[in-house]
Amino acid sequence: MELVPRIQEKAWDPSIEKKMLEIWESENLYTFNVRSKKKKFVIDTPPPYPSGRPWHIGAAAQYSQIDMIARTARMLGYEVLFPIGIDRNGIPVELYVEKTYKVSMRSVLRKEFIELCSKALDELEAEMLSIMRRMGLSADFKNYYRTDSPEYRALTQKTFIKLWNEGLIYEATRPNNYCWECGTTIADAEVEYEELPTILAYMKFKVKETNEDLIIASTRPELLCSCKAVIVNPNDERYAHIHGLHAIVPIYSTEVPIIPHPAAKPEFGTGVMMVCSYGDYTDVQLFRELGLEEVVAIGEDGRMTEKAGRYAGLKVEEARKRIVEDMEREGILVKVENITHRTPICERSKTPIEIIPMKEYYLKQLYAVKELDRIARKMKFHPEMHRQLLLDWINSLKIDYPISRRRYYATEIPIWYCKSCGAPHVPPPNRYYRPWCEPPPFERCEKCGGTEFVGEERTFDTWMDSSISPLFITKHYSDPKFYKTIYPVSIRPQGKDIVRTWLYYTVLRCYQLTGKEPFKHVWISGLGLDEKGEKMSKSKGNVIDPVPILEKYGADAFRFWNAQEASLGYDFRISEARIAGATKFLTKLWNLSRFVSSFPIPRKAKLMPTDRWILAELSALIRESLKHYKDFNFFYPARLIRDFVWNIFADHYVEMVKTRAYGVGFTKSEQRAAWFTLHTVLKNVLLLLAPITPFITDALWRQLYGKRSIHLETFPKAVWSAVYRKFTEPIIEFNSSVWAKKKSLGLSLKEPIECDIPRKLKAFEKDLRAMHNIKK
RNA sequence: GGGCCGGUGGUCUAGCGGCUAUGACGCUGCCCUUACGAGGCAGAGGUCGUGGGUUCGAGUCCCACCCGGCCCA
Repeated sequence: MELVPRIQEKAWDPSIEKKMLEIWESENLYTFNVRSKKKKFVIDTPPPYPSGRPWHIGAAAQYSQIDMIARTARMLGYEVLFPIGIDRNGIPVELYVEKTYKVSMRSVLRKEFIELCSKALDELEAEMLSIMRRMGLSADFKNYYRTDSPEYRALTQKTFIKLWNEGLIYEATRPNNYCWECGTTIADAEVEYEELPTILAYMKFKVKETNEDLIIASTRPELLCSCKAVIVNPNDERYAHIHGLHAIVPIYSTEVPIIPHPAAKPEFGTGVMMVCSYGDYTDVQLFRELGLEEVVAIGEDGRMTEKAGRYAGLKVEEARKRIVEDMEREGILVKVENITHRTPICERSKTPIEIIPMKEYYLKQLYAVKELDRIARKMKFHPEMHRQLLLDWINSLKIDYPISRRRYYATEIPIWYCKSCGAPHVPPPNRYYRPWCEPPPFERCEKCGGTEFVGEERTFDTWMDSSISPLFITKHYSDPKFYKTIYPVSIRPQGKDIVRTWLYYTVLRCYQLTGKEPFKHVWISGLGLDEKGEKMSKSKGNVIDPVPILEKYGADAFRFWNAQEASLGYDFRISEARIAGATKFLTKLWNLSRFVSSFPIPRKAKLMPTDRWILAELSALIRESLKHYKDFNFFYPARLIRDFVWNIFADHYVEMVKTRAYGVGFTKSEQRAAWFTLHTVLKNVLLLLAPITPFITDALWRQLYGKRSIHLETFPKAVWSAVYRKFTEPIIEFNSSVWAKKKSLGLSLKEPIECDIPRKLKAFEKDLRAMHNIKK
């Protein structure tokens, strides 16, 4: 018999991947069948936001791992729904359009602006989808959804109307984070902090009762007009004698109490702090705690109000400069220091935010903290440690969730107001409403009978949309039967950076709407950092574009690199050199398969001890890998499989049976045993690797083991006895010692040598003699 | 200031109380051995962040501190 490898090529060629994609597409491999008898497995895939090129390579890596979840579930025997959505609501595209088309949101017609956004999103989205496809995502691309579709937005509005009718929505005036640049209030979750340079002004107050000077340092002198109290630390002996007295505010000559309070830090400035509405969150907290009456010093236009007296109408920065000058002239100012100050800024525009009282809609959430805590403990977290991120956030909530925004490209708040009495009217929940450009679906006001209405112009915070993705993909309102079969959703995969937003809001909203937890499993991945361990950002210039990486090395190399490098839940570093290194394993696997492909595939065989030994190791590999696959952890399987294939199977087993497989000096039966075992091991390795490297495994599978795709198979079972594992160490040790001995004698590896075979390896004698060419 | 994570050869990683501390990338030397030079074999290279403690025994457990990262106030 002539033994020729059936596999011709000598290396894995990533361009084969593109052909595989076409084959998969034509075979409709990954369609979800709700009527299947298998258990259902539903993935709440994160709808990515198309925020501009290049797509973050860390995000791409994350999606390839989510695909491993889908493939793992299929191979565990589930019917898998793996939807793909695109998040298209929100501020980033608005800023992108303003920059790209050099327009300002409020200077063009709302309709035109929205059209520009939609067009921009279409372009950005197309590229992202093509990358996802190229990575081999086994998702339902034919039915991908968009969060700005009338269908999706109607669902958002529907949930709002439901909650409105249940009394969970209210409008209130409250201190609010406000960003001038974006012209909107923003949620706490959208606030970032940055060390920015500013001034620290030391100002002379007077103590009314004793007439002594009281020096107070503040970064916000322009807020003097809204100062309602002065606090000192209760343990600060310097000021113990003035507790309970009163201070006279300079310039405005108002009288305010001096109160001992631990929020005053003795080491900051002079240790005395003025409390104004509102300089920062401490002010907000103190006003609430001390029951002070707020003064609106800064208006919604970003200018000082009439409360600021002579500074009314000035912008904040300008007012600060002028008041410092005035105080200097009037001898109130002691000194000015330049410091850096941890300043709250808008996550999107990076502008410092102001805290001002505004009227906004709120969704109640504080009442539900206990229940949310319970749900957070009920869902299974992968890894367990990240449950704490959600628990900490839930238990630190202090105010309800502000849901209204003054933006354009978002879901409209479905309310019309009666023109004569102002009463809000909410429409029935049956379609997508756009109150700013649509006639009201009402004849007359329920309250006063008025016939004219004004549409609400504000929109929702985008998390109002994103937080109901589990309800959208399970067709909560449109197909109750479908919904009932697959909700709660099996798994929510997402990054740890958005636990307090996406995960939290989803848990909150789905609890309010369904009374249940939205997920059985929550899978939290770490962040992709650059080679030095720093966050990638366009401003730092350390971003890596995934497209050329995929072109150069292929999706399987990228996926395998990611699986063996990123441990579940931990941040991981991304370097092209290491991705390139992953291709070596694919080459190894390819050539190993090429070797094995030389031999026929016997149905059964009479195994020799060497065969039993490698099958024992294979069993252990299967058992260990499946343990981690069931935890949706791909880090360990990738490493275990690589180690087995390279350092045990190829280096030792294959070398031990090579002569036997070629039939030199062995019986036909012994030869068949080698063939059988080589194929059995390879076949199982391919199955185990299929979720991680779907391309190369399917390519090899179709050439060697079946016309059908490997992705229609299930995981193998560990059916071989583990007894022979005890020989692993001695075998490796013996082989190494022979190699080393030949080396020291200057012999090539195939030259004959004389040496003893250890007694405990007697059973392997025939293979070992052939392998090392050991003379009798 | 708080929470979480990390700190192991040049770089990255395993390690979850027990023999001289994994493996990868890179480096050095040798080998063109018929699956693979995108290979094989061999080798050099480490005070396991610092200081205490628990223990017969500690990268491994405890405490404090230092450094880095992410998130939050």
